[in-house]
Amino acid sequence: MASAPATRRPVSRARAVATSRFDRRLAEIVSHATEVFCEKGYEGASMRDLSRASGMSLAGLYYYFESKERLLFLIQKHTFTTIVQRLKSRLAGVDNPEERIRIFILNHLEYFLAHPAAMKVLSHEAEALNNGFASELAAIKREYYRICLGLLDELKDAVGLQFSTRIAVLSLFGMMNWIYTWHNPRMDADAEHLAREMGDIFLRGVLSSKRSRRG
Amino acid sequence: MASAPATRRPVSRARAVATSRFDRRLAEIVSHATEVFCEKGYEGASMRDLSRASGMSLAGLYYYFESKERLLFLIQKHTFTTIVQRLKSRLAGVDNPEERIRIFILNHLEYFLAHPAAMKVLSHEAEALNNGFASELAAIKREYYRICLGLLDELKDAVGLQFSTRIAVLSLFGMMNWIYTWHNPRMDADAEHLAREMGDIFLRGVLSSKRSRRG
DNA sequence: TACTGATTCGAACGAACGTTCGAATCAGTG
DNA sequence: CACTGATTCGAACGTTCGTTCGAATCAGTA
Repeated sequence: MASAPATRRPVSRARAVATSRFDRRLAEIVSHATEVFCEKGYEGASMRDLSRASGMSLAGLYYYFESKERLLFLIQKHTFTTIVQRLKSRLAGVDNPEERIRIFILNHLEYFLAHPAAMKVLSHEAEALNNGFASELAAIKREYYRICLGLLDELKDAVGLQFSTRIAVLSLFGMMNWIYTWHNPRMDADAEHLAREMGDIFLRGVLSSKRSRRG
Repeated sequence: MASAPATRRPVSRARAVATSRFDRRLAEIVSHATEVFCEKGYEGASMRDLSRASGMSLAGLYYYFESKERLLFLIQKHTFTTIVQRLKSRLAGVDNPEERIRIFILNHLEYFLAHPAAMKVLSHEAEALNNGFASELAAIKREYYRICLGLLDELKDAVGLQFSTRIAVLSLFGMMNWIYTWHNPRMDADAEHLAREMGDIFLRGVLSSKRSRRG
C-alpha cells in the first residue's frame, strides 16, 4: 500500500518505525471501498457511495488518493501483490511438481475465500483501469500467469505429457476465479475442500493426457 | 427478441408472416448495443454511446425499448435462450453420457466464439439487472445449470463415480466462461479444438475419481 | 391528393457524476 | 499559551447521465 497523500507529502520521518497514521487511515478507506466496488462494481459505485461507506466526507477522501481510478488500482495491486508473495514463500522448498500445483491452487483459493470482496474486484474489474495503471497491474498478472505456466511445464517434463499448457493454465484460472460468481460460504465447502476437488479434476485431467514418446 | 414499442404497440397484423420492420430495426440496435456493452461495460456505456454506435438519435432509441436496463435484458435473454435452445436440439437422440457432456461443452464454446461480445455481456454483466429482469434471467440460467447438472449425474450413475456434482459443474462453467478474458481469435484455437482440450481435462478429471462401491 | 399511424429527432429536464477549493479543525511541539 | 503542518469538511464547479416531450418526417392506404 502506498504512502503519500494525493498532492504531495513531506517525508514525515523515518520509515519502518510502524505504519503511519496516514497509511492506516488509507488502509481503512481501501477496505471499505473494496466492499463497495464488490457490491456495485467500479463504474456503478460513486465517490459518494465510498464517502458514505468509509464515514469520511467526499472531499476528505481526496486527501488520501488523487482519483477514483487510483483507488481501484491500490486495491488491485495490494491484493495481487499479496497473493503472489504468499505463493512464492509457500512454494519455496517444495520440489514435487504435482505438489507444487496443489500448493498453487490452495494458495489461490484460500486467499479467494478469505478475501472474497477483494478477489471479486480483482477478477471482475480487470479492464477498468487505464494506460498507466493498467500496465503496472498487467505486469503483476503476467508474473502470476508465468509462475503457473512454469509449474505446469515442470509437470509435463517430469511425467512426459502432451497438452497445451496455455489452455490448461487458463482453464485452471477459470475454474478458480469463477468462484466469485457462485460461492456461498453458508453452503459451499471451505478452501481446502475446494482446492482438493478442483485439484483432483484438473490434475487427473492433465495427468491422464497422452504420454509423449520420449517420456 | 420481443416485439412491442416502448410505450404501447398496436398488434399490427398477423404474426409469423416475417419479422416486422420494427423487429428488424430493434435487432440492429441490440446488435450494436452488444458491442458497446462488451467494450465499455453496462454501467460504463452511456445512452449517447449507444446512439452513436447505432446511428440513431438518443431519443429515437426510446421508441424501441423503454430503458437502458431493458436493452441489456433483451441482449442477455436472447443470447441465453438461443444457447439453451441449440443445446436441447443437439442433445436429442444422443444417449452416451460422456458424449452428451462433450456436446454440452462444444455447444457452449461454439456459441461463445461465434458471438464473443454477446457472451461477454452475458457472463460479465450478470449482476447488472434488477428485480424483475434479474429473476426472469435467473430462471433461464437455472435451467441451463440444471441441464448440465443432469448430464453429469447421468455420467456418475452410468460409470459409478463419487464427486461433488455441484463443484464439477461450476468448475466447468468457470473454465468455459473465463474464455472471454483471454481468447484471442488470432492466436488461440477454434471452438472444436478448445472443446476437445477442455473436455479432455474435465472428463478425464472426473472419470478418474474414486469409484463408488456399488458401481 | 389528403389522411394516419409509424418512426425519428432536437432540445431540454433534473439528478448525479468526479473533482476542486478555501476555510475550519485537529494533534503535536515550542 | 502560540505556532505549524496534518487532516477534514461544506459548498460548489462544470460535465455527463438516463429519460422525456412535442414537433417533424416517413410510408402506406384511401
